[in-house]
Amino acid sequence: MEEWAIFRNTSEGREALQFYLRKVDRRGALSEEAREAFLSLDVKLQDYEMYRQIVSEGELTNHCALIVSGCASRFKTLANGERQINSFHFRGDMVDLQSALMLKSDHSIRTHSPCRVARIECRAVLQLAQQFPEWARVLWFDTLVDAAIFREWTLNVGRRSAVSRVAHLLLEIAHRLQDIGESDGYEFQMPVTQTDLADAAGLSAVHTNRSLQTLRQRGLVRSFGRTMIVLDMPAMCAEAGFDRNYLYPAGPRGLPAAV
Amino acid sequence: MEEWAIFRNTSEGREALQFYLRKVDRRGALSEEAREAFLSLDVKLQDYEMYRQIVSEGELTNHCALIVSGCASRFKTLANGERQINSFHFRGDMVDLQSALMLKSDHSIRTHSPCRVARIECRAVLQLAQQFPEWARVLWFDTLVDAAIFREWTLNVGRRSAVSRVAHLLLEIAHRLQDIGESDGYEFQMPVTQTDLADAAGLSAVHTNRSLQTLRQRGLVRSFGRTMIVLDMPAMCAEAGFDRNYLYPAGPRGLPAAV
DNA sequence: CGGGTGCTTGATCTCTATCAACTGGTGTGG
DNA sequence: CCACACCAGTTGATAGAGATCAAGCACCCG
Repeated sequence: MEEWAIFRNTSEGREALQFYLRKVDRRGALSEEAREAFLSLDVKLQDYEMYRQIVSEGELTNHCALIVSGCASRFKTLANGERQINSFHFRGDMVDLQSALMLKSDHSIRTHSPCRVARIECRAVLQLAQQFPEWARVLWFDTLVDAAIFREWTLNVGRRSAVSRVAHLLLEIAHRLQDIGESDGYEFQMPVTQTDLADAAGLSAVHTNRSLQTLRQRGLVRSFGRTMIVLDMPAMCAEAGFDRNYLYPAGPRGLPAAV
Repeated sequence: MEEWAIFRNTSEGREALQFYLRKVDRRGALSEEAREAFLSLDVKLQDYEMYRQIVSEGELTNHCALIVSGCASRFKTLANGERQINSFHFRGDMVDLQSALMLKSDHSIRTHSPCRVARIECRAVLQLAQQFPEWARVLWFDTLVDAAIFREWTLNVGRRSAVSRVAHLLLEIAHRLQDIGESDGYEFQMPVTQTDLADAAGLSAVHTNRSLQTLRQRGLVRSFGRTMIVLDMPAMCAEAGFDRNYLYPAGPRGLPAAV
């Protein structure tokens, strides 16, 4: 069993919630009242080792999970054990927001590093949405952003070549890490192994490795150990067909007169 | 230009909205007041011919689109014109719900048959969510169901064999058509061409055709013209790795005491 | 009747998977 | 401190899945 502790309105709990608040606040400012209501939610902080499942497919859920540190992924598996990763998640991501409304999870969530997770009761999230239409809008919008990412990933695995897929994933990771201040957009520490990258790209691990080599040989990236550096950003974006808009859609739309 | 007409609270407009109301009402009953508020929304009915774009990628949106009749798909395209379909939509689907909050569309929507579409102003949808927390929950949940379908599709194109992919798509279509009373779950009229099916499966049209032939030869399906019949449902589900739960997730969770 | 579209088939080629082995780093226990 | 196991990354050889190219057929519709 993992270690965990409950923080009721403590500074550590608030700090965890701040990561999410900061992210959604960038999309459109929340009222002071709404911010405070969110920050006073009760959270349960929980630490996971590397490669532990936070949520398992088919599981009944009571809590939403917010990543405080580390990297996690959402994935589904085939009967034969093959795995498809649907998204990567980092600090500030509400990785299991859907549990607020869905009784059962249709997919699993697993850590790719030691992770600290803040769990919030579904009921508390629902009450927040009930009390504050602006929170309802923010949470719904967050789900829409997730959906946009899933669509882009389907395009990635369905229609792009192996090299393009890998390039696309690298660029998404670069942006996501830049968002949380862990990259300048060019250089970053790979948060996952090549095997995991393969499960995200819908490729075999061997071919993912060779696709990475192609990117290196063509001078688009450089890497040593876990360090990855994008050397030629325009060429990478061209190769990947990458357009960052899907990560940062404009919105949420506000009500013109009312709010 | 397409023909269209505005219906303010008329019987024809209400009838169009009923299709969506019926669908979401099955997931959890709405209050009479909430139902009525929805049904009195202003809608603009619009008729499209086959293969017309309802929404184009990058477009600024003002309206949500609800399918009243026909079949449409959401898709994204690569620079070289290759297309990946993300989902199919039928009567009663709010195909462009995301426009309520997102200012721009990240993907396109296209008809696969003559379609009647009901357009609702974004502002009206947002007001509904603002006024009725139960509507906010219903719309958010609908988005979550969409997201679950996208995840399943990513798994489909990323990790399944060609035959399995095609089988999976056929089964999803069978279920969706059964939902709206246009199939008994076994026999249905194919709503899209094999070329479109290929774009949904992440395959070439030729290989999609051969995959269908494999399903026929193995006695899993029979088809003539547009008619498709699932002959061996257990074998089809096994081949596709199909589990209908992703289409019908349990929820939305209600508030225990409050509502 | 002609042209378009969707479905089908055959031949060939390319891309990606699979299998197997080897390297180097890391951690562990004797 | 060394032997060992383990894992991520890498390489080579081979097999197989699916793409591509090209052509023909059937059907519908003007």
